[in-house]
Amino acid sequence: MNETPVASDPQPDRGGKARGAYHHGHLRQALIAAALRALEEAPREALSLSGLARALGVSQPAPYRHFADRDALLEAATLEGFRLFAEALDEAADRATASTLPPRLAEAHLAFGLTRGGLYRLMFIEPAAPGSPVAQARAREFARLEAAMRGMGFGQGSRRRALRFWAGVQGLILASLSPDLAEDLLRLSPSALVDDLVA
Amino acid sequence: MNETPVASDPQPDRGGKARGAYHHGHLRQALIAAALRALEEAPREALSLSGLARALGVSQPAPYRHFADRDALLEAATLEGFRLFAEALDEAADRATASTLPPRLAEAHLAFGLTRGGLYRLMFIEPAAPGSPVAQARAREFARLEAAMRGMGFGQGSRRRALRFWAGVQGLILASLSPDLAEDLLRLSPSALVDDLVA
DNA sequence: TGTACATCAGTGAACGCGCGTTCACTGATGTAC
DNA sequence: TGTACATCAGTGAACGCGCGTTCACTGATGTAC
Repeated sequence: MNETPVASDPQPDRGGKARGAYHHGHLRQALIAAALRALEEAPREALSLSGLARALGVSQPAPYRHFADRDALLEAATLEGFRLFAEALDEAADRATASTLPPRLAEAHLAFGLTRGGLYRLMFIEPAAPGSPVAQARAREFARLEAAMRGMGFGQGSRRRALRFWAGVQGLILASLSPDLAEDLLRLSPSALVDDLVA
Repeated sequence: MNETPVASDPQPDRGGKARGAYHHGHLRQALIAAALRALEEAPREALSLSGLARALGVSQPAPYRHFADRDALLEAATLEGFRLFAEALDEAADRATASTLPPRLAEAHLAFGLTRGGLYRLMFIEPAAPGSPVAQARAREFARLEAAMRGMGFGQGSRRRALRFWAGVQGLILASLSPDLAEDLLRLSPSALVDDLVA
């Protein structure tokens, strides 16, 4: 009957809302989804509650039914980002052996960051309060990487190796936001980039 | 008699301006200097004309005597940043031979970026219009690095080597903006980091 | 050396804007009996 | 099955804020004669 209402955009754009036009129905998920969409390219903090509400055809104060304030929505979107990220990396890990794990992780990490620059920034670059859910998620992902390095046979050097990898990946992703370098980067084959990262 | 008025902050803060209290005297340089100072840590685009004017004890519209608009001031500050950057790298180059040039450049690059995160971002990460002075300055610095790599004996591979280095440095600098990673990064000896970058 | 005047570099007041947020409200939904 | 009512999820209007920017102004400076 109806299309599945799970995190897909609830309505193209113009022209009314999902249900009785008064109750949106699943505004909370729609807001998060819209935020993720906006963060795909949003060069900076151009993400406003008003803007999201407008995009969803809903009144300005509506989001406050679901989130205490702007930061709460941003945090929810960031955590959803980590969910997607973990999903992508788990999938990559399933297709790898212990020795090919780091390059597979690198590919998945790069692919995620390159297609969702704004979100990636929120997840890994913007300052996060120590102990906050975002900080914890970061630590978790770093631990995963370090474990992969250990599994590849670098014992003591694993942490340093992981940091270097981390820095390299973030550099590639962030550099890709400046258009001139991006061109050059993408002209290099992705596998060459990955080789460099895990070398 | 008076302290030298060149790009040092013209007055502590409170309590009046440099000259007759009406004419500031060298507001243009003072604005750029204040912007650079504000950008040392400013996590994001918290840099406002009003804020700078306030910090300098001058009225809000005063900056418009010297800059067409906010972006013009930002660009001026960014270009001043490139001047400082080039200065630091030139100095490092003077102390190096052809074969030790890349690590010396890496050290200087890292030191600059780690102490002036916000400015570095403006210089190298934020999108710049193609052909703009900022984009040109970026290209110039990249060319310098590539030349250094060529001088070290990587022929064809120089460009790729330079890109990898570039990504690594930017990653380290940007990762350092998230406090948890920064700790770990700085615990590693700087020379180890540099070794990794030019390995 | 002294005066007239153009020009420069500031000022205070005001504007419009978009934002985050609060308020009192109202329409829709779900539950108890 | 039908009604009364609590609760949920929206609305429109309004606020205060800081910002970028414009305007007509005025005090200070420098130059021509």
